[in-house]
Amino acid sequence: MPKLIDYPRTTYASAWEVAEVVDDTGGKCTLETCARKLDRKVSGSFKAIVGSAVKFGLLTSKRELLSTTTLFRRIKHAYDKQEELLFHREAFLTPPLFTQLCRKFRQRELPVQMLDVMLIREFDVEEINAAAVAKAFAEGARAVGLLNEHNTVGDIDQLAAQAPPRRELASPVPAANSFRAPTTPATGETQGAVPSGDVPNPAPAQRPPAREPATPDATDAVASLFGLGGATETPRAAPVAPVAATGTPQAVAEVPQPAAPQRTATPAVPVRPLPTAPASVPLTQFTVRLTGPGIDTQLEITHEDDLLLVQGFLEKIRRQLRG
DNA sequence: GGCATAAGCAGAGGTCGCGA
DNA sequence: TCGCGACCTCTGCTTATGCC
Repeated sequence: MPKLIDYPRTTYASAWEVAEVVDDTGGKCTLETCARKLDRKVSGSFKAIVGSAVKFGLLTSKRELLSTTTLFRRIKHAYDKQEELLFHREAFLTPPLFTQLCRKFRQRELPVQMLDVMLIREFDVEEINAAAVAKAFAEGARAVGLLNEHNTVGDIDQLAAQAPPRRELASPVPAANSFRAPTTPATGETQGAVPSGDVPNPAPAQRPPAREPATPDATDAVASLFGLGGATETPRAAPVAPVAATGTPQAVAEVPQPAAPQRTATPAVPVRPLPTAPASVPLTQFTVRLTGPGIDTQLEITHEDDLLLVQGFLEKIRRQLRG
Protein backbone atom coordinates (compact mmCIF):
# COMPACT_ATOMS: atom_id res chain seq x y z
CA MET A 1 0.00 0.00 0.00
CA PRO A 2 1.11 3.52 -0.54
CA LYS A 3 1.47 6.15 2.07
CA LEU A 4 -2.03 6.65 3.36
CA ILE A 5 -3.42 10.12 3.56
CA ASP A 6 -6.45 10.72 5.68
CA TYR A 7 -7.99 13.57 3.77
CA PRO A 8 -9.98 13.48 0.57
CA ARG A 9 -8.46 14.94 -2.56
CA THR A 10 -11.66 15.32 -4.52
CA THR A 11 -14.91 17.09 -3.87
CA TYR A 12 -17.70 15.73 -1.74
CA ALA A 13 -20.03 15.94 -4.73
CA SER A 14 -17.89 13.62 -6.84
CA ALA A 15 -17.54 11.19 -3.94
CA TRP A 16 -21.30 11.21 -3.46
CA GLU A 17 -21.82 10.52 -7.14
CA VAL A 18 -19.67 7.40 -6.96
CA ALA A 19 -21.43 6.24 -3.80
CA GLU A 20 -24.80 6.66 -5.51
CA VAL A 21 -23.67 4.51 -8.41
CA VAL A 22 -22.57 1.77 -6.03
CA ASP A 23 -25.94 2.06 -4.31
CA ASP A 24 -27.73 1.76 -7.65
CA THR A 25 -26.05 -1.59 -8.20
CA GLY A 26 -27.47 -2.94 -4.97
CA GLY A 27 -25.04 -1.42 -2.54
CA LYS A 28 -22.11 -3.50 -3.71
CA CYS A 29 -20.08 -3.59 -6.89
CA THR A 30 -16.57 -3.81 -8.16
CA LEU A 31 -14.42 -0.81 -8.89
CA GLU A 32 -14.60 -1.64 -12.57
CA THR A 33 -18.40 -1.88 -12.62
CA CYS A 34 -18.66 1.43 -10.84
CA ALA A 35 -16.32 3.09 -13.31
CA ARG A 36 -18.22 1.61 -16.25
CA LYS A 37 -21.53 2.92 -14.91
CA LEU A 38 -20.01 6.36 -14.73
CA ASP A 39 -18.65 5.94 -18.22
CA ARG A 40 -15.13 6.14 -16.94
CA LYS A 41 -12.09 3.98 -16.67
CA VAL A 42 -10.43 2.75 -13.52
CA SER A 43 -7.75 5.39 -13.64
CA GLY A 44 -5.78 7.15 -11.00
CA SER A 45 -8.24 10.01 -10.90
CA PHE A 46 -11.16 7.65 -10.54
CA LYS A 47 -9.40 5.88 -7.70
CA ALA A 48 -8.88 9.25 -6.08
CA ILE A 49 -12.63 9.86 -6.13
CA VAL A 50 -13.35 6.41 -4.74
CA GLY A 51 -10.71 7.02 -2.09
CA SER A 52 -12.47 10.25 -1.18
CA ALA A 53 -15.80 8.47 -0.91
CA VAL A 54 -14.17 6.03 1.49
CA LYS A 55 -12.67 8.85 3.50
CA PHE A 56 -16.04 10.57 3.70
CA GLY A 57 -17.43 7.33 5.10
CA LEU A 58 -19.81 6.85 2.19
CA LEU A 59 -18.18 3.69 0.87
CA THR A 60 -15.93 0.90 1.96
CA SER A 61 -13.40 -0.58 -0.40
CA LYS A 62 -11.99 -4.03 -0.01
CA ARG A 63 -10.25 -5.99 -2.70
CA GLU A 64 -11.71 -3.85 -5.45
CA LEU A 65 -15.20 -4.41 -4.03
CA LEU A 66 -17.04 -1.24 -3.14
CA SER A 67 -19.91 -1.22 -0.67
CA THR A 68 -22.07 1.55 0.64
CA THR A 69 -21.93 2.27 4.34
CA THR A 70 -24.65 2.69 6.92
CA LEU A 71 -23.96 6.41 6.88
CA PHE A 72 -24.62 6.52 3.16
CA ARG A 73 -27.88 4.63 3.65
CA ARG A 74 -28.88 7.02 6.41
CA ILE A 75 -28.43 9.93 4.04
CA LYS A 76 -30.23 8.13 1.27
CA HIS A 77 -33.16 7.23 3.48
CA ALA A 78 -33.35 10.36 5.55
CA TYR A 79 -36.84 11.26 6.71
CA ASP A 80 -36.59 14.82 5.54
CA LYS A 81 -34.23 17.33 3.96
CA GLN A 82 -33.07 18.58 7.33
CA GLU A 83 -32.03 15.14 8.44
CA GLU A 84 -30.41 14.48 5.10
CA LEU A 85 -28.34 17.63 5.44
CA LEU A 86 -27.36 16.62 8.94
CA PHE A 87 -26.04 13.27 7.74
CA HIS A 88 -24.31 14.86 4.76
CA ARG A 89 -22.58 17.10 7.25
CA GLU A 90 -21.58 14.10 9.30
CA ALA A 91 -20.09 12.46 6.24
CA PHE A 92 -18.30 15.62 5.20
CA LEU A 93 -16.74 15.89 8.64
CA THR A 94 -15.59 12.29 8.70
CA PRO A 95 -12.05 13.16 7.59
CA PRO A 96 -10.39 14.47 10.74
CA LEU A 97 -8.70 17.21 8.79
CA PHE A 98 -12.02 18.71 7.77
CA THR A 99 -13.28 18.59 11.34
CA GLN A 100 -10.16 20.34 12.53
CA LEU A 101 -10.55 23.01 9.88
CA CYS A 102 -14.16 23.60 10.90
CA ARG A 103 -13.18 23.86 14.53
CA LYS A 104 -10.28 26.11 13.78
CA PHE A 105 -12.38 28.57 11.80
CA ARG A 106 -15.53 28.13 13.84
CA GLN A 107 -17.69 31.18 13.25
CA ARG A 108 -14.86 32.92 11.49
CA GLU A 109 -14.08 33.67 7.90
CA LEU A 110 -12.27 30.92 6.08
CA PRO A 111 -9.16 32.36 4.44
CA VAL A 112 -9.98 30.69 1.14
CA GLN A 113 -7.09 32.35 -0.67
CA MET A 114 -4.55 31.15 1.86
CA LEU A 115 -6.14 27.85 2.79
CA ASP A 116 -3.74 25.74 0.77
CA VAL A 117 -0.76 27.39 2.47
CA MET A 118 -2.30 26.66 5.86
CA LEU A 119 -2.97 23.06 4.91
CA ILE A 120 0.66 22.57 3.97
CA ARG A 121 2.12 24.32 6.97
CA GLU A 122 -0.25 23.35 9.72
CA PHE A 123 -1.88 20.13 8.65
CA ASP A 124 0.93 18.29 6.89
CA VAL A 125 -0.98 18.21 3.65
CA GLU A 126 1.27 17.40 0.72
CA GLU A 127 2.04 20.45 -1.34
CA ILE A 128 0.82 18.80 -4.51
CA ASN A 129 -2.52 18.03 -2.86
CA ALA A 130 -3.04 21.26 -0.96
CA ALA A 131 -4.92 23.15 -3.66
CA ALA A 132 -7.21 20.20 -4.38
CA VAL A 133 -7.88 19.59 -0.71
CA ALA A 134 -8.58 23.28 -0.11
CA LYS A 135 -11.03 23.25 -3.00
CA ALA A 136 -12.64 20.06 -1.79
CA PHE A 137 -13.08 21.53 1.65
CA ALA A 138 -14.50 24.86 0.51
CA GLU A 139 -16.90 23.32 -1.99
CA GLY A 140 -17.99 20.55 0.32
CA ALA A 141 -18.47 22.85 3.29
CA ARG A 142 -20.62 25.10 1.16
CA ALA A 143 -22.64 22.16 -0.09
CA VAL A 144 -23.44 20.89 3.39
CA GLY A 145 -24.19 24.33 4.73
CA LEU A 146 -21.09 24.77 6.85
CA LEU A 147 -19.81 27.69 4.83
CA ASN A 148 -21.97 30.70 4.02
CA GLU A 149 -21.71 33.22 1.22
CA HIS A 150 -19.36 35.33 3.34
CA ASN A 151 -17.05 32.33 3.72
CA THR A 152 -17.85 32.17 7.42
CA VAL A 153 -17.56 28.68 8.85
CA GLY A 154 -20.45 27.45 10.95
CA ASP A 155 -20.13 26.07 14.45
CA ILE A 156 -20.31 22.32 13.92
CA ASP A 157 -20.98 21.62 17.57
CA GLN A 158 -23.77 24.15 17.76
CA LEU A 159 -25.34 22.89 14.54
CA ALA A 160 -25.20 19.33 15.76
CA ALA A 161 -26.65 20.27 19.12
CA GLN A 162 -29.58 21.87 17.35
CA ALA A 163 -30.19 18.70 15.38
CA PRO A 164 -33.25 16.66 16.18
CA PRO A 165 -32.79 13.29 17.81
CA ARG A 166 -31.65 10.68 15.38
CA ARG A 167 -34.28 8.32 14.22
CA GLU A 168 -32.45 5.11 13.74
CA LEU A 169 -32.84 2.92 10.76
CA ALA A 170 -33.23 -0.72 11.50
CA SER A 171 -29.60 -1.42 10.97
CA PRO A 172 -26.89 -2.75 13.17
CA VAL A 173 -25.11 -0.37 15.42
CA PRO A 174 -22.50 1.14 13.22
CA ALA A 175 -18.92 0.49 13.91
CA ALA A 176 -16.83 3.15 15.45
CA ASN A 177 -15.46 5.61 13.02
CA SER A 178 -12.13 4.48 11.75
CA PHE A 179 -10.99 7.99 11.16
CA ARG A 180 -11.47 9.08 14.69
CA ALA A 181 -8.54 9.04 16.94
CA PRO A 182 -8.66 6.35 19.54
CA THR A 183 -9.63 7.81 22.79
CA THR A 184 -7.93 7.30 26.02
CA PRO A 185 -9.57 7.05 29.39
CA ALA A 186 -7.17 9.63 30.64
CA THR A 187 -8.64 12.32 28.44
CA GLY A 188 -12.17 11.26 28.93
CA GLU A 189 -12.81 11.13 25.22
CA THR A 190 -15.23 8.56 24.08
CA GLN A 191 -14.08 6.16 21.48
CA GLY A 192 -16.15 5.87 18.38
CA ALA A 193 -18.51 8.53 19.49
CA VAL A 194 -19.45 9.00 15.92
CA PRO A 195 -21.34 6.43 14.01
CA SER A 196 -20.09 6.32 10.53
CA GLY A 197 -21.56 3.30 9.05
CA ASP A 198 -19.59 0.22 8.27
CA VAL A 199 -16.45 2.02 7.50
CA PRO A 200 -13.64 -0.39 8.02
CA ASN A 201 -12.58 -0.16 11.56
CA PRO A 202 -9.14 -1.48 12.09
CA ALA A 203 -7.76 -1.61 15.55
CA PRO A 204 -6.93 1.90 16.61
CA ALA A 205 -3.36 0.95 17.20
CA GLN A 206 -3.00 0.06 13.54
CA ARG A 207 -4.01 3.40 12.31
CA PRO A 208 -2.13 6.58 12.76
CA PRO A 209 -3.78 8.91 15.17
CA ALA A 210 -5.91 11.56 13.64
CA ARG A 211 -3.78 14.25 12.23
CA GLU A 212 -2.68 16.86 14.61
CA PRO A 213 -1.55 20.16 13.29
CA ALA A 214 2.10 20.18 12.57
CA THR A 215 2.72 23.14 14.76
CA PRO A 216 -0.26 23.75 16.94
CA ASP A 217 1.41 26.27 19.13
CA ALA A 218 1.52 29.95 18.75
CA THR A 219 4.95 29.86 17.19
CA ASP A 220 3.59 29.01 13.80
CA ALA A 221 3.66 32.17 11.83
CA VAL A 222 0.83 31.18 9.53
CA ALA A 223 -1.35 30.37 12.50
CA SER A 224 -0.43 33.70 13.95
CA LEU A 225 -1.37 35.38 10.71
CA PHE A 226 -4.92 34.30 11.19
CA GLY A 227 -4.94 34.74 14.90
CA LEU A 228 -4.95 31.02 15.46
CA GLY A 229 -2.02 30.65 17.70
CA GLY A 230 -1.87 29.10 21.12
CA ALA A 231 -4.37 31.47 22.59
CA THR A 232 -7.04 30.19 20.29
CA GLU A 233 -8.41 26.75 20.18
CA THR A 234 -6.17 24.10 18.81
CA PRO A 235 -7.58 21.64 16.35
CA ARG A 236 -7.92 18.35 18.01
CA ALA A 237 -8.57 14.86 16.94
CA ALA A 238 -11.76 15.04 18.86
CA PRO A 239 -14.76 13.30 17.44
CA VAL A 240 -16.95 15.26 15.23
CA ALA A 241 -20.39 14.18 14.80
CA PRO A 242 -22.11 14.74 18.00
CA VAL A 243 -25.06 12.49 17.45
CA ALA A 244 -24.93 9.27 19.30
CA ALA A 245 -26.23 6.06 17.86
CA THR A 246 -28.68 5.82 20.67
CA GLY A 247 -30.66 8.63 19.21
CA THR A 248 -29.98 11.54 21.47
CA PRO A 249 -27.95 14.45 20.33
CA GLN A 250 -24.95 14.81 22.51
CA ALA A 251 -22.30 17.35 22.98
CA VAL A 252 -19.08 16.38 21.39
CA ALA A 253 -16.63 14.82 23.76
CA GLU A 254 -14.38 17.79 23.96
CA VAL A 255 -10.98 17.47 25.35
CA PRO A 256 -9.95 20.20 27.71
CA GLN A 257 -8.95 23.18 25.71
CA PRO A 258 -7.56 26.55 26.48
CA ALA A 259 -10.14 29.16 27.26
CA ALA A 260 -12.03 29.80 24.07
CA PRO A 261 -11.77 33.26 22.64
CA GLN A 262 -14.80 35.47 22.39
CA ARG A 263 -15.94 33.91 19.19
CA THR A 264 -18.75 36.25 18.45
CA ALA A 265 -16.46 39.20 18.85
CA THR A 266 -13.68 37.72 16.78
CA PRO A 267 -13.21 39.55 13.51
CA ALA A 268 -13.35 37.53 10.33
CA VAL A 269 -9.64 37.94 9.93
CA PRO A 270 -8.12 38.79 13.24
CA VAL A 271 -5.72 41.62 13.21
CA ARG A 272 -2.85 41.57 15.55
CA PRO A 273 -2.41 44.95 17.10
CA LEU A 274 0.57 46.93 16.08
CA PRO A 275 3.20 47.31 18.73
CA THR A 276 2.30 50.17 20.95
CA ALA A 277 5.80 50.77 22.17
CA PRO A 278 8.14 50.77 19.18
CA ALA A 279 10.95 51.94 21.35
CA SER A 280 11.03 48.56 23.05
CA VAL A 281 11.43 46.62 19.80
CA PRO A 282 14.86 44.98 19.65
CA LEU A 283 17.23 46.13 16.97
CA THR A 284 17.12 42.67 15.39
CA GLN A 285 13.36 42.56 15.04
CA PHE A 286 11.62 43.58 11.85
CA THR A 287 7.97 43.66 11.06
CA VAL A 288 6.22 43.17 7.75
CA ARG A 289 2.59 44.05 7.52
CA LEU A 290 0.44 42.37 4.91
CA THR A 291 -3.00 43.59 4.04
CA GLY A 292 -5.29 42.57 1.25
CA PRO A 293 -8.28 40.38 0.48
CA GLY A 294 -8.79 38.11 3.41
CA ILE A 295 -5.68 39.19 5.21
CA ASP A 296 -4.59 42.05 7.41
CA THR A 297 -1.80 41.16 9.70
CA GLN A 298 1.84 41.50 10.39
CA LEU A 299 4.79 39.20 10.55
CA GLU A 300 7.54 39.70 13.01
CA ILE A 301 10.93 38.76 11.66
CA THR A 302 13.49 37.87 14.26
CA HIS A 303 15.28 35.09 12.44
CA GLU A 304 16.55 34.51 8.95
CA ASP A 305 14.14 31.61 8.55
CA ASP A 306 11.22 33.99 8.98
CA LEU A 307 12.15 35.50 5.64
CA LEU A 308 11.25 32.24 3.93
CA LEU A 309 7.74 32.61 5.22
CA VAL A 310 7.53 36.15 3.97
CA GLN A 311 8.82 35.02 0.60
CA GLY A 312 6.17 32.32 0.53
CA PHE A 313 3.43 34.84 1.12
CA LEU A 314 4.82 37.23 -1.44
CA GLU A 315 4.88 34.40 -3.93
CA LYS A 316 1.29 33.61 -3.07
CA ILE A 317 0.31 37.22 -3.59
CA ARG A 318 2.19 37.26 -6.88
CA ARG A 319 0.17 34.26 -8.06
CA GLN A 320 -3.04 35.97 -7.00
CA LEU A 321 -2.11 39.10 -8.88
CA ARG A 322 -1.37 37.09 -11.99
CA GLY A 323 -4.65 35.38 -11.25
C1' DG B 1 6.82 -28.09 18.94
C1' DG B 2 6.26 -23.23 19.87
C1' DC B 3 7.52 -18.72 19.27
C1' DA B 4 9.90 -14.72 17.19
C1' DT B 5 11.77 -12.61 13.38
C1' DA B 6 12.93 -11.96 8.48
C1' DA B 7 12.00 -12.31 3.68
C1' DG B 8 8.99 -12.44 -0.22
C1' DC B 9 4.89 -11.26 -2.45
C1' DA B 10 0.37 -9.21 -3.77
C1' DG B 11 -2.33 -5.52 -4.09
C1' DA B 12 -4.44 -0.91 -2.78
C1' DG B 13 -4.07 3.43 -3.77
C1' DG B 14 -1.13 7.66 -4.32
C1' DT B 15 2.11 10.02 -7.82
C1' DC B 16 3.38 11.82 -12.06
C1' DG B 17 3.67 12.99 -16.86
C1' DC B 18 1.01 13.48 -20.68
C1' DG B 19 -2.85 14.62 -23.69
C1' DA B 20 -7.55 16.34 -24.70
C1' DT C 1 -8.74 21.71 -15.65
C1' DC C 2 -9.62 17.10 -15.89
C1' DG C 3 -8.96 12.30 -17.15
C1' DC C 4 -5.86 8.56 -18.38
C1' DG C 5 -2.67 5.04 -17.37
C1' DA C 6 1.92 3.53 -16.15
C1' DC C 7 4.59 3.61 -12.34
C1' DC C 8 5.82 3.70 -7.47
C1' DT C 9 5.36 2.93 -2.57
C1' DC C 10 4.53 0.42 1.36
C1' DT C 11 1.17 -2.36 4.37
C1' DG C 12 -0.41 -6.73 5.53
C1' DC C 13 -0.35 -11.46 4.73
C1' DT C 14 2.12 -15.79 4.03
C1' DT C 15 6.03 -18.56 4.26
C1' DA C 16 10.73 -19.65 5.67
C1' DT C 17 14.23 -19.71 9.01
C1' DG C 18 16.41 -19.62 13.49
C1' DC C 19 16.36 -20.03 18.41
C1' DC C 20 14.73 -21.92 22.78
